[in-house]
Amino acid sequence: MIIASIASVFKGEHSVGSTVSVRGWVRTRRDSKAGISFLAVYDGSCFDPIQGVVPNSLNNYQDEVLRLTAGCSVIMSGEVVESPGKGQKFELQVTGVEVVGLVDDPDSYPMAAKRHSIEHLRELAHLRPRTNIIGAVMRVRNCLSQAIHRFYHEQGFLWASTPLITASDCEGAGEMFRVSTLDMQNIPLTDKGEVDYDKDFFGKESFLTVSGQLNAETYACALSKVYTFGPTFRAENSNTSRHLAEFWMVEPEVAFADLNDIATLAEDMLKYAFKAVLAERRDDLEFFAQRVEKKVIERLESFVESDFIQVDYTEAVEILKNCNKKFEFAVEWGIDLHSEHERYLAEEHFNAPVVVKNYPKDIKAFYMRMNEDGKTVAAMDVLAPGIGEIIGGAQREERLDVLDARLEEMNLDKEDYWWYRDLRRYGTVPHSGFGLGFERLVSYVTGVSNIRDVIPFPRAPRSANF
RNA sequence: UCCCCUGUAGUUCAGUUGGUAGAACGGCGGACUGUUAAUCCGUAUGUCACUGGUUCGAGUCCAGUCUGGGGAGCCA
Repeated sequence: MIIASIASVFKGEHSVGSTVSVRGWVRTRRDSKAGISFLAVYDGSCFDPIQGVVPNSLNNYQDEVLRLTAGCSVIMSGEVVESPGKGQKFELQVTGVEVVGLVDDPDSYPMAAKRHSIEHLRELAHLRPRTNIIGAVMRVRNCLSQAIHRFYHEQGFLWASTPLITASDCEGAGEMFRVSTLDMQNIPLTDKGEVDYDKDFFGKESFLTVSGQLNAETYACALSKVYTFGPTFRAENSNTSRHLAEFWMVEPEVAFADLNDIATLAEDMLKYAFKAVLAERRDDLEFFAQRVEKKVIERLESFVESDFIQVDYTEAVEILKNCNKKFEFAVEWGIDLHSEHERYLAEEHFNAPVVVKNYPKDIKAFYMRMNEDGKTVAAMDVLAPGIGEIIGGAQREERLDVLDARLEEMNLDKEDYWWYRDLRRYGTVPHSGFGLGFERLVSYVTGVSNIRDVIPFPRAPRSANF
């Protein structure tokens, strides 16, 4: 017996007349008094379930088939036939149904109902992958991550796995989670009465990483083009639909590249990934268009066909000042753009993703390259409609004297950055990179607006269930 | 962390000026049917988030706590 994924049956990989087994879970059962039951079975390989036509002549029809409800697991075997009914090209003329697992109490099976709020599903994170929407999200998420890896591979990048545990708290991108094996009931102290981290696992204070960037820079400054794709952790008390305490980030870092080069790289990467989803996950996108956000497909299609809109920060400030729209926070050159400003730019003024470049130095990190004007740094943010900042990047300061001046200006200790400074001492090169919030990307592509619904088990303040 | 909103059946929700709790879907039983989240008939279903208060009487009013959501800040 050939074990077939449902996707392979719908793709026509099994000729009509051949016999296959599909293994999965029941979505619905419809009984016909013509002496057959229709079983819709899904296995996650594609959006649509396969329809099995089960004759009542099966010897377990009465005792088992008629007891099947949503969520029961089955192995359904039969002949692949062209479906006489509407709604599917192929179906299975079933010759055997093996019931693997029944649902104990169908009345209380949480996934049995047709409509569920996305918030309710979030509380059932172990069962929600059985729903259409979460299944579709996960297939799109997978498609995006595979496409991103493929894109970088084709472009000659190396995937660098930067560490998740870091002992340098100089990353500066946010609050960090402490990593420790010390007994919290009995913390060892030094003579001065401070925590004695020498007794801790690493012999020093250590944390979960908030970014792989600094590590990635070291590899870019040797292997030219690298990227990271992994989890990252922020202990900020952020309670929004676009923040997680644990999220995935894609961070390319490119030697001999300037800000414009990585703006182009970001554009190429996003277009590549979107094209992959449009080509490979049409079924899921159509579901999102129907049920979640009408415009998801046309949004991706127009994104792929149009050029990125690029504006300088200074120009963006002018647009905001002259748009006659009242903002809660007044716009003035030098301020960091607030959500409402980013939203206006991406959703109203341009109604497209937009790259804002060259921000005032005072609102950006120490490592961003100082521009010739002495006032701005070569930083960029990519703002997406409905999401806000999806990418943040910069050309890195490769001149040691300028970097040191910046460290000093920001009261950072040069010693803490000794290895980072070494890159500028030994064969320094201009280099640039950016960070893409992967869940924000999935959210943008699917139209599922809360980031907690596009990662299997979301971690957020006061929320680490499952 | 701040502001606003919310919590009622398995689920999605309604519930009037305070007076013994409702619908739809799902479940179960039946009818009908190559059905398509089928349709039709019948049927069961509740610690009204929790704690306290006001009242003859609270799902409803008040206070506190917790939960979920939206927005803000921080950011990806």
